[in-house]
Parts: sequence; structure tokens; C-alpha cells
Amino acid sequence: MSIIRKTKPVQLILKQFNNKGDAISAIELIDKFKKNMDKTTVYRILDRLEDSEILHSFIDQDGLKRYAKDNKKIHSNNDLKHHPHFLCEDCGISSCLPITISIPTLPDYTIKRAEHLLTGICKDCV
Amino acid sequence: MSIIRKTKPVQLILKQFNNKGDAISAIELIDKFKKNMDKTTVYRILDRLEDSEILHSFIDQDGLKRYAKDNKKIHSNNDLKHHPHFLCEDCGISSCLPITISIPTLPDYTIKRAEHLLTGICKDCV
DNA sequence: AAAGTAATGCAACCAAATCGCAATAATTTT
DNA sequence: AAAATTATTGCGATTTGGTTGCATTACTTT
Repeated sequence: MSIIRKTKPVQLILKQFNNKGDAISAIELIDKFKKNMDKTTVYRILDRLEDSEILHSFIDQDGLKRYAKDNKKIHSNNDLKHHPHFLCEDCGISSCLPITISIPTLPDYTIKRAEHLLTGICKDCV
Repeated sequence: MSIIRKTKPVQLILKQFNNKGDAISAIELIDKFKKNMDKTTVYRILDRLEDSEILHSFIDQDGLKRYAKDNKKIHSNNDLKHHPHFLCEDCGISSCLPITISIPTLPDYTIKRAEHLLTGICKDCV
């Protein structure tokens, strides 16, 4: 993996993920930084941050890739990353849930990765 | 909901889902039936079949919507559809898993829907 | 068989994402 | 601290998955 240079665009994007623990999509960042950088740059920075394991990603219900800060506390066990995400139907906010989901063992399948996407209503929208 | 007419395109697509229990994406069907029907038709038939609850869908790791036959045995409990899907990294096949995944209750969130996507290696690719 | 209506094909369109490449800005070397 | 090196950016063009409007076609119903 290559070194990530601390350019202005990179710092701007990183700051977004430092503020809250929300999962943000590329288009949201493209829109937010339309005056600061090109959309290609946004996509490439997100790619690099994911490669370097600073961010991780998941696909939401709309098929959009969402990125969030890779909070190590969530990945408790080494064998399987049981990593649940939540998406609010109302306000659209999405976040990582600090819980663990257990999957029964399956004889015919070797599970390497699990992605759990929960949709519903968050505390602020009830 | 409207009635679904048994046109040739509809029958062709339905046959695909009768053969195996695999989850198929629109592009796969568009490619397979490029001589038989227009891509718009494929998208619209899939939409209708989902509306009529003959098929159900989920978003895979590539952000592609995949459709599978709506096997009622899988939806055991009424309250939450804990519906796990499996996607093989090797052969790309994807299928519905007949297991139930339990989610801990969360005070701050009302979960209405849960989508579980497991990726790994299937029995045929080990 | 005629009327009514759902479904299809086609062309145009749209949004998300990617690619090639020259220009630019961080690093590293001297 | 300037030069050399190499990562990164911006821009335009392109690709891909998916949608829309509308005239035509083909199921159903009577």
C-alpha cells in the first residue's frame, strides 16, 4: 500500500469523518465539496483511505457505497467482522452500531465477511 | 397491485428463477435474454414480480440489486424478516440461506428491516 | 370478435462511477 | 534550499446500471 499524502482535499475529507461517526456516501461529499475539489478526487481519496484501513465501507439500501471511520472497538473478534450498520428511513442518517451479531455455523459455506444492514427509525426521528 | 400477464418475456424470466434458487441480477438477465427482450422490459418485469411478492430483492456487495424467488419457508417470523443471503467470492453464485439471524434489541433504534449479506466460499468452490 | 388495458420496444436520458492524461503539489534527495 | 521524484489532482470523455415517455403490440375480458 502506498503512503497517503496530506493534501488539502485529503484533510478536508478526513475532517468530515472525525466530526461524527456517521457513514457518508461519495455523492454527499462531492456535493459538500463541490467548490473545493473534483468528484474524481473524492472517489480516489475514499478509495485510498479504505485501502489504508482508515475508513471502511458498506453498501446501503440504495446501492450506494457508504464510508465510515474504521473504529477498531467495533471489530472485537478477529475471526469474523460482525459489523452492523444502521440507516434511518426518515432522516437518512446512517451509523455504525456497537453491537455484535452472531451467525450460526453453516456446514456448506465458509463465511469470510458479513455485512448487516438494519433499516428503521433512529432515536431523533421517533 | 395489478395483475401480471403471462407474456413470453415474463415466462422466460420466471423460468430462470424456477430452475435454481439463485439470486440473479438484472444485468445477468439482460445479457441472457438480449435476443429475446429489451433491457427496459427486464427491469419492469423484475419490478412487477417484486411488487407481487413472487420475487424479493437485496443489494449485493457491488451495489447490484439481486432477485430471488420468495421462499416463504425462509420468512419464519412475522415481526422481522431476518433474511440472510450468501454470495460466493469464487463462482459469484448467490443464494438465500435458510437460517435465522437474531439481532439484540437496541434502545435508541426501531429496526424495521434487516438485510444480512454473507460473503465467502460455497461448498462447490472449496 | 371487439373493446379495454397491461406490457413491450425503442430512443433518449440520467446518475454514479471510472479512465486517460497533462498539470500540480508533496516528499525525498542532493 | 533547490532539484528530482513520485503521488495526487482536475478536466473531459466515457462507461455502466437504470429510468422515462410514448407509440405499438398483445393479453384479457365481455
